[in-house]
Amino acid sequence: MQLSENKTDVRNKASEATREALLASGTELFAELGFDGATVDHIARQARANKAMINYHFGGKQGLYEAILTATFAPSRERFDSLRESTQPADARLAGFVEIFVEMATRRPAFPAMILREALSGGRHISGRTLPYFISIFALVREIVEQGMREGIFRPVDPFCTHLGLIGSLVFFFSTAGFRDRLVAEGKLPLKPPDPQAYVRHILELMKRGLAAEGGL
Amino acid sequence: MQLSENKTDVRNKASEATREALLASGTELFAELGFDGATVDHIARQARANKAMINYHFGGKQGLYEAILTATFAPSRERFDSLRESTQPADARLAGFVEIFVEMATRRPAFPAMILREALSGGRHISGRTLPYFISIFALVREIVEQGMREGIFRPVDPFCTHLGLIGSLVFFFSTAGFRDRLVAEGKLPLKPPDPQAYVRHILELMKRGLAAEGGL
DNA sequence: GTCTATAGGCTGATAGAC
DNA sequence: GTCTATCAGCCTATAGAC
Repeated sequence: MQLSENKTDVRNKASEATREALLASGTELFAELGFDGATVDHIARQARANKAMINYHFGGKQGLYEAILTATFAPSRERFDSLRESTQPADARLAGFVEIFVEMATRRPAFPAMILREALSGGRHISGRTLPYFISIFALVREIVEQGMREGIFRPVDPFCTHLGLIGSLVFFFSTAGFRDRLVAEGKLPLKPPDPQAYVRHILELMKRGLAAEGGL
Repeated sequence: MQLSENKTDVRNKASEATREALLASGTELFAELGFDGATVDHIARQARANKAMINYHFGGKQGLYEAILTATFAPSRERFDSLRESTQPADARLAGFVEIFVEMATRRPAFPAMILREALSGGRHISGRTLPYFISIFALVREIVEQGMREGIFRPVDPFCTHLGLIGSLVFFFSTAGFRDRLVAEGKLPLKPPDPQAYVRHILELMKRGLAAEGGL
C-alpha cells in the first residue's frame, strides 16, 4: 500500500514536472511570438517534453494557452479581491494595485505581453468565461479613482482615462522590457533603460502630482 | 502616342490600386492578427486581389510587412524632423509630439498595434536599417524632457521613464481601441470608453501637472 | 505518462498561361 | 499585371506501442 502510494507520488511528480515545464515554456514563447508564432513543437522542445504531452495535459494548443492565462492570474486573484474590499484611502489603494501588478509582472515576466497581445487581437483566444474576470480586475483602477474624487484627494478627472493611462504605461513598460534589453545588448540603444522599481516610483509620483486636488498641495 | 500613354496610365493606376489595397488590408490584418496570424491568402482576399500579387509587388509576405511600416511612417517623418529642430519651449514641443502621434494613429488606426507587436516580438520582422529610424523618433520625447529640465520648466525626472510612460499610455490606448469597441458592442463593457481627443487632453494635463517644476505652480 | 510515426490540412511561394 | 494551378514544407493533432 505504502509502496503503491510512493510509486503514484513519483509518477504524479514527474507528470506535474512536465506540466509545469510546458506552462513555463508556453508562457515565454506565446509572449514573444504570439499564439500563431509559437508552435507546439517549439514549446515542447524548450520544455524538454514530448509534443504529444501538450495534448495529453491540456487538450491541445488552445488549452495550454488558456491554462497559462488562468494559472498566472490565479495567485494574485485573492490579493486583488482583498484590495477591492479594502477601506484604505484612494492613494494608498492605487499604490496597492500597482504593487500587485508589479509583483505579478516580476514573478511571470512574460505575462504583461500575453494580456497585451490578447487585447490587440480582441480577446480572440480567451474563452467567454475568463474575459469578464480580466475586465473586473482592471476596472478596479477606475473604482479607486472614483473613490479618490469622492474623498477629495483627487481632482476631478475622467476615471476611465486615468485607468487607461496607468494600465497602459505599466503594461507597456513590462511587456517591452525584453525588447529594450535586446537593443542594449546589441548596442543599438546607447542609454541604459530604467529598472522596474525606478519606473514604478516615477509613475506613482507622476500620478500623485498629476491627480492631486487643487487645494491638496 | 497619346493613346499609348493613356493605356500605360490606366495600367499604372490599376497596378497602383491593387498595391494600395494590399497595403491597406495588410495593415489591418497584421495589426489584428499579428505577422504569423495574418495569412497572405486572407490579406489578398480582403484586398480583392490575387495572392500572387503580394509576391509581385512586395517580393513576399515579409516585404509587404516592411512596406507597410515605412509607408505609414514616411508621411509623418518630415513633421518629426521639423519638431526635432524646433526652438519652442519644452512643453509646447511635447504637445507637438503628441499631436503628430495622434494624427498618425487617426490616419492609420492599425499602426499603433503594429509597432507594439513589433516591440513585443523584439523587432523580429523589422530589417536592421529600419529599426534605428523608429528608435530615433521615439527618443525625441526623451530629448524634449531633458530640454524641459534644462529650461527649468520640468522638475528633475528621469527622462527615459517619462519617455516610456508617455509613449506607453498613448500606444496602449490607440492599439487597444478596437478591443474596447468590440466589448462595448457586445455589451460586455457597461461604460462608454473615452474618445481619443478626451484621452489625449487627459494625458497632456496629467503630464503638465506631473512634470511641473516645484516653483512653477 | 511518455514516446514515435504519421495523418491531414494549411501556409507561403512560384511557374506558366494570358 | 493578373490569374490559376500546384508545390514543398510546416503545422496541429492523434493513433498506437511501450
